[in-house]
Amino acid sequence: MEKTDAVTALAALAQDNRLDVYRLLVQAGPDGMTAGAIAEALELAPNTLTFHFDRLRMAGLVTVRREGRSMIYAARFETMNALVGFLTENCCGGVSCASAPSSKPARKRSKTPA
Amino acid sequence: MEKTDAVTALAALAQDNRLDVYRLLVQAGPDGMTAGAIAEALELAPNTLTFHFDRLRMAGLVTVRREGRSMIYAARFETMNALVGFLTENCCGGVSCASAPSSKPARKRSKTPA
DNA sequence: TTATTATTTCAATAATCGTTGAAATATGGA
DNA sequence: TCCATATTTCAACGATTATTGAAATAATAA
Repeated sequence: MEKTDAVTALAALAQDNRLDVYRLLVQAGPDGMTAGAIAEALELAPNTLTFHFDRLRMAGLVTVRREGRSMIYAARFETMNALVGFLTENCCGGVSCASAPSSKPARKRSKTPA
Repeated sequence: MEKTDAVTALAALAQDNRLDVYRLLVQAGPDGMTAGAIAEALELAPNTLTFHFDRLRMAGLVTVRREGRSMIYAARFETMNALVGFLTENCCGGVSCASAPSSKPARKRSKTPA
């Protein structure tokens, strides 16, 4: 991942509501969630949400697809992987960054790919 | 690491010049660098730099100490560790985030704990 | 003391951000 | 077709951001 992409991704995550949106989508898994469901879960106005989705999408952190009248947003895990990779490679002292994750596997999803 | 601290740290890193400053300090290691040396290396005005140092310091990403007339800034690796931990625990699908770092260990430091 | 170096503080500025309300668009159903 | 649902677009707004120039502060040297 390039530095500019890292800055974009960091900026996309560096906001309360957007981080909430992203975390919710991570929990939702590859199937994603409709914009409406997210709006309801986080109590955000749909137009505000569109603004935040745009930022996340520009950063490559989420994808959208239409299904009927709904827009379904889903997390793009590759980008988060790349971001964490960038941080551990460029921003750690080579000491202990990115050691073992402490606990809480973020929610079991059972059909674990690869 | 709490969510609010994560947002603060992400915001601190989500800016070109600040990310440069932080990366430079990571390279410099625990001894740190004087504000002046950083200003020269990155070609930034000293007052602009003070502004960015403040953001990084508030986020717990750097420390300062005075030495003679100089202020010496140094990276706080713990915070970056905590941030990467937060991202891998909360923002990954439990799939493959925080796998093996690809290469470039950013500078050998030899006394590897835990 | 006065001068010099290193850095911060302050006020001003343009630019960007996050939110809102109203209107527009897209899809599906009656 | 007309209507309801789901989401986006647009224009506004106050708040925050990054940068600049000028002045202040801190430490040292002459």
